[in-house]
Amino acid sequence: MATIRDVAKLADVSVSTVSLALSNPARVSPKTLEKIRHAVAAVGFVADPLAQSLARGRSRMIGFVVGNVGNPFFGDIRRELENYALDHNHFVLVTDSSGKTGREKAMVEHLIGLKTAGLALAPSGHDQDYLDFVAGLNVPIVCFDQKVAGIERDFVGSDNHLAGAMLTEHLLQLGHRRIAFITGPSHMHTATERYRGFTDTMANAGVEVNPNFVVDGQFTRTAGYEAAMRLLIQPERPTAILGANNTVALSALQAMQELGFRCPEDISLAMIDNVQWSSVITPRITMVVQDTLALGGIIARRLMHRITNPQGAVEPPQDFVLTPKFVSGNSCRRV
Amino acid sequence: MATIRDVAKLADVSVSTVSLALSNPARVSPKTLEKIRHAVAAVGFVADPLAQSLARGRSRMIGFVVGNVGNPFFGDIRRELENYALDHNHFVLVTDSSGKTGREKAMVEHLIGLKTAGLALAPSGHDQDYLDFVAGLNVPIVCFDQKVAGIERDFVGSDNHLAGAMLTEHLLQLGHRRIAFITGPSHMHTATERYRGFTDTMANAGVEVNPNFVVDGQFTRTAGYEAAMRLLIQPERPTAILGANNTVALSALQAMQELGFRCPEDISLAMIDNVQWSSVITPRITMVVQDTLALGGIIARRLMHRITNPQGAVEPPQDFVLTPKFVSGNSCRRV
DNA sequence: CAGTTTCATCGAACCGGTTCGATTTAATCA
DNA sequence: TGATTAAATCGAACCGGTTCGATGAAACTG
Repeated sequence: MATIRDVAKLADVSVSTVSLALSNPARVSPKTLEKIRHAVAAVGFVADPLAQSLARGRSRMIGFVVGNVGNPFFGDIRRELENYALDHNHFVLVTDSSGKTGREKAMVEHLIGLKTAGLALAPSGHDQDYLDFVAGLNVPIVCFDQKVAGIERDFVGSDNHLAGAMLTEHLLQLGHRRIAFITGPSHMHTATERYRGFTDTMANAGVEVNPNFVVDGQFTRTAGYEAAMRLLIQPERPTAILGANNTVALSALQAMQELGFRCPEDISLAMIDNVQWSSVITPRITMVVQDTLALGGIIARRLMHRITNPQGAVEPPQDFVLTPKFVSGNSCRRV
Repeated sequence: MATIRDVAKLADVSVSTVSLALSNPARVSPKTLEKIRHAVAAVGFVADPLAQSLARGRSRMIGFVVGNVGNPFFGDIRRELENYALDHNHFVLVTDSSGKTGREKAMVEHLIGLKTAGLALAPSGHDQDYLDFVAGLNVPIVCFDQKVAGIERDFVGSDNHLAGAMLTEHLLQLGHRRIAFITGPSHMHTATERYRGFTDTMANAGVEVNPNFVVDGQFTRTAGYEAAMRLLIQPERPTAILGANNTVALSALQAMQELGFRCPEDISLAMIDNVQWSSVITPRITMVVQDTLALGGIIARRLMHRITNPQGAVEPPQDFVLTPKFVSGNSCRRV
């Protein structure tokens, strides 16, 4: 590996001049610049990113921290961020916390140790400890997906209240009254907002929500499955089930299939968030999806803005909330 | 951030002694060690990984390079590797090349620049240029998924010939003779092996393969969809379709649904590799799946072995080929 | 007890860049 | 043309660790 000193020797200039020429060519005379360029090419010099980061106290890497990279929602966002970052000469490191706050902390700390230029973070925690932790991080951070009260950072996400409301409204329009809702964890903003969207819309329509029709699916497969089972074994069953996310909704579909209920003939189903291969799942589920590409684009732009602009770091945090989109399927029937 | 010099000052010893104490406590006298430990705790010292890597010429990071982190196949492997690495005090950096060889190269080069201790690589290329590139990388590497002729590295994967053969045999047993096969890219070892498994089994059974029944799906959604369409519009249609991977098979299912063919009543379908939520896809597809957890475990162990063992680096490359598993669904009917 | 080992510790060089004040060179002005 | 200013280049310190030969003290040998 050729070092900057090899280049300096060959070009017959000082090391500092080479460094200057590489980072700010305009401040070097044309003929020295030429010499240096030749030398760089001759020895095949490539700057060592580690040494650079150590000296600068900052690297060209961006940390992407989510709970599940396998989720297509995060996948789309990651791709957008990656493309944008690459165009701006930055490099994305992906980490997966498996939704565990402890692991997320460790990973973030490691990324900080690597002197990452910035972080795109889907927060997994919510308690005071976590808030302090995030507040103490001294790098540009754009949070997304989960709006956490108390985190003073840029946030990019969707209008989850609206998402819940849209599907509820749709089911009401189709004549459903006995609508069940499978919720997510109560400490998650997306979960509570979606649920509020449901209850508010029901209240507006003057339809009472049967407390037995609200079950907790934790946004996980196992809890979602059990929650759905609890719904389905009731003597008075709901005519429609609304899943607060893709996982619990599909778990419910599985439960329905196993118990022999047909969808939508026996029970209608709707969900928030898309899933891979939704087009070959029978029935095609009616859903509200987030504009992942737009979200990813905003996250990328906002983060790079903060990173590259000297004054970007001190701009007050800002929220970007996008409107989700209704995608009609054939999992909801008129009653 | 406290540095090692702060610790040295407080403990009233030299910097080199602190460094020694931290990396090899046994070589330091008990009482100095105690002093140093106190000082470390007092100033809250944590070694800067960047500085460490620079000085050592090697980091504690492992690069994980695949074409699509969202693919559950890679996801499972990543998780296994991550768990194992974490237990051994290493950290996994995940990168996604989107299947583009150029991007993969850039990412690998970046990881090498970061002085990663090792690489788990799902190769995306196959030409001489690529072979030279991989051969030139001077770090422990374990390749997986795609066996590339000419890469002299450890390889971990499944018996793809067998995978193709198992499903073909299954369809033959059910009485199918007009079996179609949707292939993957001809330069991919997995694709050709699976196809060979198909043709060999057909030949053994004395059943001729209709050339019109072999179409190229490129392992992608669009090509897979088109390929399936080509199969389905033929006057003499196949009675069963075998998809060389999950993507082309599900694309075929979609095509069938759109053209009004029922599966398995009209056409049977089988595929290689699992997909998320396969249990709620109707019909449940009969498939052959790879043991991703085992694959991940082997990759992790092999890589860490090469990394941590001084002589591990020179051990000759080895192939680990696992037997895939048959998972029965209800997408294949007897004819 | 002198002579040789062993052990603990230290100092300095090093990894490969960046940065900034100082110095030399070139350009501008009176 | 000499004085002033701007531009180009350089040297040395620095980022925060590691490594290795040198040094001095303690332990062992005969």
